[in-house]
Amino acid sequence: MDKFVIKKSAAKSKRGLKDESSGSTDFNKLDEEPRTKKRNADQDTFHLTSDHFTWKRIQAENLNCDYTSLFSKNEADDIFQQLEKDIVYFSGNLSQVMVYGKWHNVPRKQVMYGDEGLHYTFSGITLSPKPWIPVLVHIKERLQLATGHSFNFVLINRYKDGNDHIGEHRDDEKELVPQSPIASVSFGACRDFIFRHKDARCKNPMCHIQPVKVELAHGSLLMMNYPTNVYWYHSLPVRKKVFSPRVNLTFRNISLESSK
DNA sequence: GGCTTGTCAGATTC
DNA sequence: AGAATCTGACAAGC
Repeated sequence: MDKFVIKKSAAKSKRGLKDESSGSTDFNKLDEEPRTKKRNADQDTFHLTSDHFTWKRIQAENLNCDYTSLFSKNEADDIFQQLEKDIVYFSGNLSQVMVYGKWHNVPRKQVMYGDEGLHYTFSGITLSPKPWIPVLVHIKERLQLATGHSFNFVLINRYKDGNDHIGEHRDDEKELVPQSPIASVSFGACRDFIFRHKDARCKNPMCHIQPVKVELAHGSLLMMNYPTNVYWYHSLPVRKKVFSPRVNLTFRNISLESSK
């Protein structure tokens, strides 16, 4: 159970040195403030208020994100175990995607949960999300406490090790409520999360916009606020040195309009 | 029609 | 100098 934690800190210190010379902006270097308060997981939820959370703002040209530790290590450990036990991922047709005329198995596992009555389009078919289960409700409630936002839908991605990944994309589905924030909550292995500005793609000579790297730690929350997703792609690249799984939940708001 | 999402190949990094 | 990482090409379909 502690395996990924050890790997995480080892990888982090190594990367911290390497990043001194790399071109990308690494916001985690600014974020080595330890959580000093010793807290009991059971008492936590009771006495927590929104001002408990320490936020770090991540900003670049039209990129506007906020990062915080949403759960203590003990809480996150419990939640991760429950997610691994209770979440049932898509398989078969629903775990494939068509790209340039070819079918591929997606290099990760995914599934959607959400409010009853919602619909969304995925892989060309219209589906209803699975109904909420307790562990997801728990995360959702903590999110509401920390951010003041409520969400009606969550996309869950599971990366079994550093070979599982997701390519560059924007979360700009038509079904999303316009300008609503997306909350990305992570459990398990720490992975690099890379933002890249759309004008920094291809050999555009006027592209001096550096990619932005964030390490998404066990129990962390990354809020992606408008208009980040209009201008910035993001990806979770392969990391050969990661051998343990990561589960990521991106909470969103899907408009009922598109759900008729 | 502009944009996609995965893999692969070649370049680059360390 | 080999492995990991980065980056663009792909030219099909919505």
